[in-house]
Amino acid sequence: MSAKKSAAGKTVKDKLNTITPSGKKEASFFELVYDVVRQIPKGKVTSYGAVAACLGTKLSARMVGWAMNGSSKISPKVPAHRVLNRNGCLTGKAHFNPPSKMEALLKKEGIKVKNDQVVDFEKHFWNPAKELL
DNA sequence: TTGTTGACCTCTT
DNA sequence: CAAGAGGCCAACA
Repeated sequence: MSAKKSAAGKTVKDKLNTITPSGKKEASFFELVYDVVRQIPKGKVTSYGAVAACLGTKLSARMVGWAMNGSSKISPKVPAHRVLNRNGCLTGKAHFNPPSKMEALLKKEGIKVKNDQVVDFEKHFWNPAKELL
């Protein structure tokens, strides 16, 4: 089954439609970020900018990271360890619990991490705008 | 309501 | 080549 379809039958794109300026915001920006990150295939990684661009706010990749700030509190849990910055650096690893968990998870998925940086980042890069849209 | 913050990105010096 | 500053958007106090 493709990850394009959500269990509820509502795709991320549909949710994006709800956040469009044309109508009212039914879904918060956070939920959108969580949905996108949650749909990241195993063994794949993406960048904050990519997710932000997918949501339409590429100029505000910070919001993506901000949303992840509560990734450990929200449910279901969000694989924030698959989200890295444009450099492929584990910028948010310091926010994990413990920080080394992020690197461990990535390695567990088959991704090589060296010096807090993902090896072959482009190779494991997963573009949400290309897969979800 | 206004102000500050924030796991970024990009340009300029 | 490396380091610094600015800017963007949205949520929280």
